[in-house]
Amino acid sequence: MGALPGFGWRIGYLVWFLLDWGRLVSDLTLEDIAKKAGVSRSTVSRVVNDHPNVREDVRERVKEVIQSTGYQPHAAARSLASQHSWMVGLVLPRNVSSFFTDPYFPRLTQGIAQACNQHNYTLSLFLIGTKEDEEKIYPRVSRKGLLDGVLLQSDQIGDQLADQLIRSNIPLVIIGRPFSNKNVSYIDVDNTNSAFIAVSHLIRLGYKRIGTITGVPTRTVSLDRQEGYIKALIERGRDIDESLIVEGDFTEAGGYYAMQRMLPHKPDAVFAGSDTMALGAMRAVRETGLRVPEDIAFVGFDDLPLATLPEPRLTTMRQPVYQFGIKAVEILLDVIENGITPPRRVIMETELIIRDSCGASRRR
Amino acid sequence: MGALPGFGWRIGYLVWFLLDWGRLVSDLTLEDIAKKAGVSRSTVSRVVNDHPNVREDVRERVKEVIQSTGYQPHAAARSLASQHSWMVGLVLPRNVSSFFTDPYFPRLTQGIAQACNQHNYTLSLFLIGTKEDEEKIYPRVSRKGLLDGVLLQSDQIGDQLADQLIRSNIPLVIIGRPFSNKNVSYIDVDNTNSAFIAVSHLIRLGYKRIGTITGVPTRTVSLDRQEGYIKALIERGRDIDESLIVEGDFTEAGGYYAMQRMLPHKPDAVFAGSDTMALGAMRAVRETGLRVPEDIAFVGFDDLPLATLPEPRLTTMRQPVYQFGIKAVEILLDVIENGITPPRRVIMETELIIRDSCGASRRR
DNA sequence: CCAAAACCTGGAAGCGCTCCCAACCGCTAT
DNA sequence: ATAGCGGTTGGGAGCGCTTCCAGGTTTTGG
Repeated sequence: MGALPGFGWRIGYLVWFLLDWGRLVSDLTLEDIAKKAGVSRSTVSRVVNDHPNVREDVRERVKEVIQSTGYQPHAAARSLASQHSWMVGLVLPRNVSSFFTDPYFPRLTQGIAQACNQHNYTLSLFLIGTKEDEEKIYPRVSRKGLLDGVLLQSDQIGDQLADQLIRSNIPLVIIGRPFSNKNVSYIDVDNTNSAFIAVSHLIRLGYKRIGTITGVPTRTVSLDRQEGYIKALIERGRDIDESLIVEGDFTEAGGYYAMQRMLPHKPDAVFAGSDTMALGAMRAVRETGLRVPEDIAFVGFDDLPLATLPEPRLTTMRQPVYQFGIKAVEILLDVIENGITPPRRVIMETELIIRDSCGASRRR
Repeated sequence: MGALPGFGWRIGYLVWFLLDWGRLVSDLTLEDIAKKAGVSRSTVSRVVNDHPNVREDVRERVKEVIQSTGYQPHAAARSLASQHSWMVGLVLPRNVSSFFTDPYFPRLTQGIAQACNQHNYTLSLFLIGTKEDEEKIYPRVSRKGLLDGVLLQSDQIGDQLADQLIRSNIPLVIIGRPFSNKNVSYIDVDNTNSAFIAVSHLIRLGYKRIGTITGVPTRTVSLDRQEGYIKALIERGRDIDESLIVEGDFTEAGGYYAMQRMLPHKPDAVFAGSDTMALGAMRAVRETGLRVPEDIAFVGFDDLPLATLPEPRLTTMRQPVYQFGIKAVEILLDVIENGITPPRRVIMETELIIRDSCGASRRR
């Protein structure tokens, strides 16, 4: 360039020309629209943002220009000037390896995405895959000027990210019951009580040796459901047989192996901490030649679509997962738009769906 | 305010003070860092962006200040100035109602998210839920200054969004084979050939009446796999029996009902267009008292984790779904960073995984 | 030892928008 | 006629960053 200043200048001019041409074709700015409509930048901005105090005919005229040019405000510029990005983040933790195994997360994500669409927010997805991701996640999520708020699936014990986000003061809603009962908004079902109901149902049907397959012990959801199981037994004066409490990991395979471990202890009914595990467990039962529910009855948790498919159809606690997502977004947006309020706790309703696997129809 | 100008002024002052205090605590700007480090804004910017041409001791000093203050550049400001957002969008279409039924999409999403993490891009997720979403999606995705590029799952026939995005000139990679063979980059497996191989495998095992359960006919993936099925039969001089070609919809239930329709026509083997459908179909077979693979053999497509679980374990075409996601991101970033190049087509390898459901071990 | 080249640094002009403020308009009420 | 009042409008100062450019400093080679 230095050697050919004239040439460099020409190149520069050409580039300018191309850029400018590009701008005219598709990258119009507020200023351009203003010029075309014969008003000022401010007025166009008011029209775009539906402010009152614009004369009706002016508003029409500007809207027409916007229509005909296909003008769209520049997202980054708007974010910078307004300090508001209209984006929320969804963070799903690492040990949700079940992300693609258990339909729970896709379903949740769908609800969240749906609500974001409705409210015209953009959803960013942060899936933590590796250990390194986990270390870099906080700066990424909390980066200034990126997100207006974050949804965090977190019922892990000792979740550092949750702590960091709480301290960072970014609007936050946690999905699931956080382990240390901090000053956060969260949304969950009453897992303990739901499990209580499920197990009580089995007791009422007359089963004597009721086992449970729990989730990973590092999540409150597992703990809570196990607690509900124990409470239900104790309330009816039953003893707790530790050999009937086995650990799964919320996967089909986990349920399968857990059941294999439980079988020698002769359960006559099982409360599984998730439908996916129930399915695995029933497979294990079937393989030994025993029948569900005649020999071993089952109650699951979630009410996934696939719970209704196999024979016998699964009796299960229905969680409104999709509504979960919707509601979580609504709470978050409320916090974003109306400022920090006392933390909300929303507990959503569950419902026992009685089908075949619990043997209810057979026993009465 | 007008009535109490003095008060208004004081409020203003207070607000200024609070804002400024907030800034000092957590919302530092480049300028602040520059001041603290005794250099100019430009120099700090260079350090942050790893530009060369900064003296080593200066770089160190600035980095220290950044470390100790926890400074983070403002995402929106950076995007505005650099015309680069470091965000990519993933758009999943509406008729992927199977999003939460078929683990394919979660798995794909995971791969994509993983790659985004690796390259320090932020992923935005656009799930199209309703008809209205579909209408509003294009402006949302193409909004200026929001995304650097988009990944679109699109093998739907007549996908308008694909057309619009192609015309918009935003860097784009399509996941799946687009129906009208446009000038786009896309990534897919060779569905036709893969199906050909799967069906040839059944033929080789000696089955005479081989049926197929197809996906929805509005997606190229269904068409391609069906075509492979037909080609394989024709190549071996078999007749095509239309009653053995039934339509599913990529869901378990769809496979189940499809199989019920096919059963009266006495197939002795079935190639299912997806593992999920194969599972449903095998359930239908089991219910009639027939056995897999003794009475009817099965080959699926996808190699989902759950394909290995039930007895008999499913013989299937393995697709590298996760790698799909990774690769798609890599192509997209290449387009983003190196400008428009001739469209890339990447066809990924599949692999026939022989297990029990095809009866291979039994027949030889 | 000096000129040229290479390297470093700060200033300033944006990126495209929001929003405050002052000015202006056409009325009504005095 | 004129002050006063909403409603409406344009100008301008940012938002926090990147990047070009010019000037200053150091290094290099003859």
